[in-house]
Formats: sequence, structure tokens, C-alpha cells
Amino acid sequence: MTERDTSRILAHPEAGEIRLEGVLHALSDPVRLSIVLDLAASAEDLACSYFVLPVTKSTTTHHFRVLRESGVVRQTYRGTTKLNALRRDELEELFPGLLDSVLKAAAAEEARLGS
Amino acid sequence: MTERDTSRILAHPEAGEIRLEGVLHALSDPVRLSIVLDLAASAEDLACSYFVLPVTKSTTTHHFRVLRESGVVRQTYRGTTKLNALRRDELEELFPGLLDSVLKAAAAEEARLGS
DNA sequence: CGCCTTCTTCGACGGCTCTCGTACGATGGG
DNA sequence: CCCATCGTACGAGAGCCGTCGAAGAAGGCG
Repeated sequence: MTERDTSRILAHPEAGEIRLEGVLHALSDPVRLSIVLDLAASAEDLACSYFVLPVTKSTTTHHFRVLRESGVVRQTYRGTTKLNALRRDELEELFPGLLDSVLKAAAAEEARLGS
Repeated sequence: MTERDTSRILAHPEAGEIRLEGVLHALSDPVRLSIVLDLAASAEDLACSYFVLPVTKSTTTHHFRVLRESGVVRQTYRGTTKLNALRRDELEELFPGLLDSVLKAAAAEEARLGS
């Protein structure tokens, strides 16, 4: 066993394969948008089980897969849990300012609509 | 006949009714994104017939309706043609920087993928 | 008036998406 | 070694979405 567990690896798109349409589509679902907001607000990577979502576990798996396959998050296994991190730097290089403006817009809308 | 033809009016969401998820979803379709890019690049309002799209007229109507109902564009009749304009100012006030970063991202991706 | 252009409406089809429940696999603690 | 926990896989259902063609309405022009 190496220092880091690499026994279960997950397929991620390369930075160059990330498509704007896919990112926008991934962010256009309320559940996924709330996940991204939580990830952005946290300094640490977050396990899937951290999130309190109004859907079942299998649906949660589906949403995380959409986020991973669109290039929005990077997922790594750590024991039985799966850690999630925003791909901030890569997205920033591909689409400068996009993620920040979406995050700001989501926060503004949440404030506007009263949480 | 008044100075401006108002005989046929179209339903638009108020600025306060525009939802971020709806805007992101509207922009996540390639056809609609290209429409928005053309609108942003033009100083004038553009008729639906201006756009050269890889879909039929009825599909075009559908896409413009999605853009209008999500609050991205404003449509007004002028005779038989329908003029389209980006709701830049309202979107900018609701979601500062969002539209610009999406437009830049789309341009960057087009350049990256070789038009 | 008659016709052309422009856009709409309607129904239809195929496909994707979101959702769930159940059953399963993988990991680590007692 | 057993089992609890975390996430996955699979099948299924309901609904939405993008697409089309055909038929129709609204307005302008000769």
C-alpha cells in the first residue's frame, strides 16, 4: 500500500476536454448548484456524506457523477468515503471569472429569494 | 397605429422573477449559446431570421422562447419580424459579471476548439 | 385582393434526466 | 471475522427536452 490510496480511481475529463455547455448544464440543477456552493465555501475537501440533500443516496451519486464528468469537481477515494473538491484553478484558467460570477450570482439569488 | 407596434405582446419574466438556474440552463444549449453570442456581438437588435442555425424554423422558435422565458432576451414584434435583444442591464444587476464571463468563456472555447 | 415572408402552434418521436428502491461491493473498526 | 458505513450498480418510471413536419396566423407589398 502506497502513501495514498490509488486502488479505486475515477475517470475525470482532462482540463482540455471540459466543455462550457457541460459546465453550465451541471450548474443548472438546484441540487448540484447547492453542492458547488458548499464546496466553494469550504476550505477542505468534503465527503459525499457531508451534504444534506433532499434526495436519496443513489440520486446523490448521480449528481456527483454529473459534476465529475463535466469537469466541475475532482473526486478521490479515501477509505470508504469519497472526497470532493472544486477544480477551481483549472476552471479559472479555462473560463476566467466564470465560476466566481456563478457563485456570486447564486449567493445573490439566495439572499434575494430569502434563502 | 401608434409609433410602435404593440398589437402583439409577448410574456416576459420581470427582472425579479429571473432565476439563475433557468439562465444557466438556457445557456447550456449550443444553439442558444450561439444565438446569445451573436446578440452580444451586435449593437442592433436582431430578427430571428438573421440567425443561421442548424435547425428548422419551429425549433428556432422553441429556442427563442426558452431564451425569452428564462429572461435572457427581450423580444418585440416589428411587423412580421421579431426583434431580439439581450437583457444585459437587468442581468448585470441581478448577476454581476455573469453574462460577460459566459460570453468570454464561449469565445475562449471557440478559439480553443478551432471554431 | 392575393401572395409572400415571417414566425407560431400542434402533435409526435426519441432521447436524456432526475428520481427512486433494492441489491451489491469495498473499507475499516471492534 | 463480522458487521456497520459509505458509496455503486442496476432497473425502472415519470417528465422534460430538442427536434421535426405540416398547417396556420399576422403583416406587408404589388
